[in-house]
Amino acid sequence: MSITYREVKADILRQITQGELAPGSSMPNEVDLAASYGCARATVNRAMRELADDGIIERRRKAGTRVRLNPIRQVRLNIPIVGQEIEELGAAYRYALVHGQAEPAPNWLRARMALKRDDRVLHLTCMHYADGAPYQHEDRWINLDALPEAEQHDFSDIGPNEWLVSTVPFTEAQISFHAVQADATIADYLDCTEGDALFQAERMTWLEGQTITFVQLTYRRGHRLTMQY
Amino acid sequence: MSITYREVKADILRQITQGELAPGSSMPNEVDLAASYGCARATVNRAMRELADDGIIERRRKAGTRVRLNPIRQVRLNIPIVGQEIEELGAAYRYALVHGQAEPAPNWLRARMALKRDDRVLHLTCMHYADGAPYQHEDRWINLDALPEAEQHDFSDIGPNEWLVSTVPFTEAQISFHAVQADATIADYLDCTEGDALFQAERMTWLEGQTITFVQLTYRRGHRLTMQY
DNA sequence: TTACGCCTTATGTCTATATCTTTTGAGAAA
DNA sequence: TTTCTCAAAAGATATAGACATAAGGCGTAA
Repeated sequence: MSITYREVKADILRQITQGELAPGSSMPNEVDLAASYGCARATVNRAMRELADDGIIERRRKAGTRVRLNPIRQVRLNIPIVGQEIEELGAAYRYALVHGQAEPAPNWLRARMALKRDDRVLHLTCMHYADGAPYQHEDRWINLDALPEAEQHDFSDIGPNEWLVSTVPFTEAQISFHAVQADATIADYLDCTEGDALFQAERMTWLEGQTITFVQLTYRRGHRLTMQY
Repeated sequence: MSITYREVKADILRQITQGELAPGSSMPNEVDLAASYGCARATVNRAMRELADDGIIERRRKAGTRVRLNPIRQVRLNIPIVGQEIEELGAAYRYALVHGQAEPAPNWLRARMALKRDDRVLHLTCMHYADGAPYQHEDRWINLDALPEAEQHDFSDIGPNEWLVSTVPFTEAQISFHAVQADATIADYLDCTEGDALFQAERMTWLEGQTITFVQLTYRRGHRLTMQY
């Protein structure tokens, strides 16, 4: 077999990391590289395309390909379902519905979810436990105008997140991470002290332009979101 | 021109999101799809490969391709240099070196960075300002065994991060995000109240197995890390 | 019944060639 | 000098055909 695109990619990457190809310098074109590797241009193309995708090199038609001055550092973050997250830690997962009620959307939420004047929402409060200890507190609002069937659904056994991903699997979302101080309620749920710094994720989800759900996920004290790159 | 791989990809994605292809169901093979789209197999292959990469479908040789039961939700997070991050906010960036000193590595750091018994580190404390207001506090340790030239370098004008990405551009790293309570020192630097919940990133960087640097980046009160997917 | 091994099949990848698209840079025009 | 236009260059993508590889499944042997 001839040389593979992986080998080409690895070789180019080696040249870059070992300094044979300096950051900012431009590279030979695909035709020449294909000739020097003794392979087809498509093979070189795939290698280069992936390197560009990885943020290592920059490609522009006619201008050619050059090694990025500052390689883009990027990580892929998998957004897990909390149950899977806990089970991957090797802990037993338990879910509890604390509170669930359909209600008119409060003003702050109406603005945030871009709801109409008299839209109703289903407000759910849930807890997720790892080996019996509080792991995550979930405060969720579901737009009943977009998902009226949510009102009939019983969330005592399966969490709203799991129900949502199976009901409306292909949505757009925005997620944001930040730090909050535990108030008395949260401190009680998460078994920590009022004022403790907690890691919180907020997620807003849309389907075809319509807001489906907004959720605040507050993690137990000391939680870390870790990634390799 | 014939149909593009983007069109094929878009069409398959449409079929999935609109429920024509149910989650968990298996799809026709590449040859059949190519025939039905009236294009080459390579075109279908690229569309399917990207969908698999996006976590929408699952592919296995011989077994074929099926729509994932639970599509993997993933985001790409670009790790920015703080200066760029601030300038992208449209604010003026200012950097200040607070403190810099070479010293023997303290025990906790030795363990964390996997340093040898008598390795020395350069401990740098810096501040990053956006439009004059504190934005980020940086507490950094550089392994002088791995990067002795750091000791001679003057960090009063350019931050250690910028120096590092230009000196050792291609490294491996682990990054983790969490929440911390501001202690008196940090509160003073970041102009907030002691006990405030702050968003903190920790990053450890390696080059060929050797630990290069460890950094704690503490953001001003209210900082959010936001992503779309 | 169970375990091993081969055959078939679907995806993975390479080749060679062709056309399309974007963008640069040169030359013409103002 | 500046602006506009256009051709060439390089990457982006399509095609047809071939072979490689992994793995499901069936048949055979223990």
